Amino acid sequence: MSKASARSAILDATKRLLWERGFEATSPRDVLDASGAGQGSLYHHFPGKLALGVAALEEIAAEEVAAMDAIFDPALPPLKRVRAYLERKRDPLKGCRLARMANEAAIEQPEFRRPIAAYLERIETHLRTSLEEAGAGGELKAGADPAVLAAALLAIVEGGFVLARAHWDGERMVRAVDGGLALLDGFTAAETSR
Amino acid sequence: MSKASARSAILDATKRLLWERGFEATSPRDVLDASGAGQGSLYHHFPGKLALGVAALEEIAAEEVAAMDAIFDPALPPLKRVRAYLERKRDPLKGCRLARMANEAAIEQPEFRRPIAAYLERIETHLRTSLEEAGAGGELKAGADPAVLAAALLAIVEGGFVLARAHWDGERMVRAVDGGLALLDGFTAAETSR
DNA sequence: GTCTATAGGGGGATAGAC
DNA sequence: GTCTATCCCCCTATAGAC
Repeated sequence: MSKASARSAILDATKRLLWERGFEATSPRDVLDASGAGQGSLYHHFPGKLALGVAALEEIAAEEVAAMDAIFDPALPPLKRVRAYLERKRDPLKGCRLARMANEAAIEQPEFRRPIAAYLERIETHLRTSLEEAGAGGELKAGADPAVLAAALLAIVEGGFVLARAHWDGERMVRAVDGGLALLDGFTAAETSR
Repeated sequence: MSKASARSAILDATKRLLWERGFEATSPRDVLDASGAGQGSLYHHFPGKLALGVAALEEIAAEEVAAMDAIFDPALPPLKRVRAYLERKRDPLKGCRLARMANEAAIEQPEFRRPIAAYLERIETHLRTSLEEAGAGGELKAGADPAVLAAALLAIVEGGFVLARAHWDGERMVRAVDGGLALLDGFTAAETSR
């Protein structure tokens, strides 16, 4: 790993600090201290703090999108995929690696929010298409709108992180997600999965 | 209003800036510039930035709790109260005045999160008791758990703010809340409100 | 209770040697 | 491509006159 070089050390440190502290609270100095790189290396590879943050977010998004693609395994029955997403193991107090940044001032910069939005969009699409597939298979009740249910389930998870952090109690997220599972059950036609 | 004095000018400016930018992004200097007060006034009335933020959050929480208490008017049928909460007019891109702070480092301080948690708890309690009342009146389907549904509905609203800001598109929140309304309909026994 | 002046430290960024 | 040294500005807080 000697040729991992300063660039990747800087990116790795940034990815870690973004999750722990967010963007504004992470200074270039913090990144350098955490990575062991020198002052000039950062500004050689990135034009500034914003670009560094964007590059780190893009790597984080790539990792998390891959994890989501694995969870929404097309080999599984569609409603099992949705349940797998809701029941995924999470650390509520750490917040969502990407959506955690939604309230930073930098979110107004399109390049900053692009990887975050892409990640959320991917989940919502997986949820919607899974629900559509379930509906086509007669597993959903009539009147269930996959697009609207997908948006609500995603909001429950992201809102669950917020509630957990606001109360500093991971159980708050668990309860919200349980509500999401109940929501799913409520729209599931009698027979199927579970 | 001449005796409104520096203290309330400082608090008002802080309340405004907390909503616009959050806590870390708001400096004591910003507050002084926005309020017209002098440097010393801030530190005469508050021991430091954290205490100022807490005092401002307590006022914001008091205002928002009052607004919630008005929405959950006991004179209304219980399910109408829940719908009124979900359908409340909001500015999705501005975020929740209180829960917006959930990802700031200061949230780890108990006094900082107390007003935020109290506000969220109040909403959740209103939702739960309204749903319990609806259940007692036979308006909810069997198996609907008011506590879990309340947590999910609150998470949908708070998560909706996050989705809207991440996409910089208020429609994202509208869709999530529509899912909340569908969730409610799904657990409503055939005849009732709407 | 309010003000102006100021301090010490860290923020983001640049210069330029190696 | 990497490093050390340095810059200017703003951050939070204190001093002390009025």
